[in-house]
Amino acid sequence: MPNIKQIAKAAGVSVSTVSRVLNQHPYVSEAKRRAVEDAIEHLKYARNMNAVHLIKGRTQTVAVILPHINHPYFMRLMEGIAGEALKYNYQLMLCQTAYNHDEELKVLDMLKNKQIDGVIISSRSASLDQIEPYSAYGPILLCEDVKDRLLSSVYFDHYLSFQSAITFLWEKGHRNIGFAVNRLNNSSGRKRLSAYYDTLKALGGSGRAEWVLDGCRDMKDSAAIFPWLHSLDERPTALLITGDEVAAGFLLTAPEHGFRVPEDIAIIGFDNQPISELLGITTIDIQLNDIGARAFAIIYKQITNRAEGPSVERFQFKLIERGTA
Amino acid sequence: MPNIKQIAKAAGVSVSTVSRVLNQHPYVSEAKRRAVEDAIEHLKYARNMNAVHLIKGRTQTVAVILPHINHPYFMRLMEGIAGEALKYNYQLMLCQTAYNHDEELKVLDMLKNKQIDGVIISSRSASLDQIEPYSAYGPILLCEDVKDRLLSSVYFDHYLSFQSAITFLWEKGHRNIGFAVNRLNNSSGRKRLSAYYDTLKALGGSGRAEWVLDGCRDMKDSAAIFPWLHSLDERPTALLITGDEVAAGFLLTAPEHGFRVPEDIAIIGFDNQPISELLGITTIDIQLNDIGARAFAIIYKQITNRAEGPSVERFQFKLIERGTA
DNA sequence: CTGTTAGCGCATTCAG
DNA sequence: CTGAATGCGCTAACAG
Repeated sequence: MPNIKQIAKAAGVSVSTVSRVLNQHPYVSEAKRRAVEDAIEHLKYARNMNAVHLIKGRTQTVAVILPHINHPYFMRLMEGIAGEALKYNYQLMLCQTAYNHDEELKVLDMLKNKQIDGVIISSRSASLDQIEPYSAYGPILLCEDVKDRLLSSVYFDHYLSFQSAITFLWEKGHRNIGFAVNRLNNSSGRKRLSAYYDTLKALGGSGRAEWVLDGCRDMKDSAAIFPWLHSLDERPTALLITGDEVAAGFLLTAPEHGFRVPEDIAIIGFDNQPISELLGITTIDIQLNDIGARAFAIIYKQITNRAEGPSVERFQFKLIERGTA
Repeated sequence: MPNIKQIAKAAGVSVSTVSRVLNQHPYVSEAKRRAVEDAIEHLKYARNMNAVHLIKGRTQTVAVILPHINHPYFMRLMEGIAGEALKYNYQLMLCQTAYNHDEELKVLDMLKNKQIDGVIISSRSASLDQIEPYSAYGPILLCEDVKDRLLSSVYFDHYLSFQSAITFLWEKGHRNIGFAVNRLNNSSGRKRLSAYYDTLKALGGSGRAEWVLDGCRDMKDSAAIFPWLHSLDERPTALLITGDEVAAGFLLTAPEHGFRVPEDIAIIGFDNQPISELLGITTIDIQLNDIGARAFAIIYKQITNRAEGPSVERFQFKLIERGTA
């Protein structure tokens, strides 16, 4: 593995000239440029990027924190991020944290340690107070509403989307409304819960703790909904189900559990994944790809322009009425 | 941002002592260790990992090349890889290449440039002859059968799995068998095609070019199958569909196109994704998570033990009979 | 147990 | 246009 010095010697020039051609600087005579390029070719030279990173203080890499890889929600987001990163020739570090608090902080430590230039947090378990100090080391962006912090944010409003879905059901005549959620104990989960109670109250109805089911993440988790429904004295007539996969699982297995959708129970999914279109599930469209793309674009801007402060962007959602509610 | 030198000064020791406590070396007096730790804490020192990477020639990072992020096949694989990487405290670079040849080579260049310690290629467009030379710079593993090369490999045999699925259908009485595939023009696609013709011939039947449909990647692509079927003079009575999502899409929309499954047309999916269980799709189980985990484990072994040569592992598959064939 | 020293490979002033 | 010299921050002999 030759280094820049040996190339310089082979080409009969100085290391700075080699560095100049490596970095496409102007002001290098055509003759020397040729000599250097030949030497590089013959000696099979490859630049050691770690030295470049050390000297530049940048790595052209952004880390993405996400709890689970194998979940359509996060993958659509990731795809949006990756598409944008490609434009700027940035690399992505994929950090699966399973909502493990320590793993999240490890990633932030990589920022501190200059291994990465920025961090995108799709969902988290650590507190904002723990995260915010790391912004001293590089830009951090969260996919949730973050107010008055040194953190950027691209999100759509879970509160409003829940409000809108509940209102929709209410207007359809439903009074007993419940919901099944991936995770209650995080930023979006808590927002959804308040929206649930607030909205129903405002409409003159009320939410009930026993009509809230936690822990529905993927298609298979939908199986848990049925025993839960059967265990209730009074059942909801409509269900919000965060995640179209869960909603799809519910819809597909409902008949064998004695439920007709929407006659016995109406459902609204979330994310407008392909399967919801296929099955005709009423859902809420959030532009996940776009959110991901903006997330990266913002982080990138902050990286390249250090004066740039954190910025916050909210995305719109849209209820798509199909057949299940 | 203090560096190791300033910590040394603040603690009243030499840089090597600081380095020793940083790297948990033995042979440091308790008193000095304390002093160093205090200085680190007070000055908020963080090690610059780029310097460490430069000097060690390693980055504790492996890149994964995959064509599409948002696809369950690759995500299950990725999840397996990530789970194993976590054990060894390795980071993963996610490189979405969309089967773009140049993007693939860019990742291999990162290996050459010492940005990463190894590469896992889940699927590719570049030729093995292009890839193999890069093995001089670090271990490379492909998720396909690679013979007699300086490349590692963890795979399951697409040829055999196709053979087995076709034989299964044949024994069920099917004589007109077709298949719909994600991508014909890559390693697995070509293997499947030969298996298709070979197996049917061996059984005394024959395959037909017009019974092969390319470009079915996700659930929505299943829509293309119906017009294709309708366009055929003589139709297959059974279909292999690589990818359970596509099979699911087909199954769910078949009624509205006038097909009953399996009466009018039998189908076999691939990958044993959750949705195939839910819908009762006959499928081929390949242990994607395990393949991913082994892929990383092998790469890791090669990284840490440079004497270790490339190794090849084949995984078993299993046909799971459910209701669609 | 500890400090001195010599690089790791490269980019970049600063003179020429 | 070009080269010499300096340093990015750290690790690892080596000598005590």
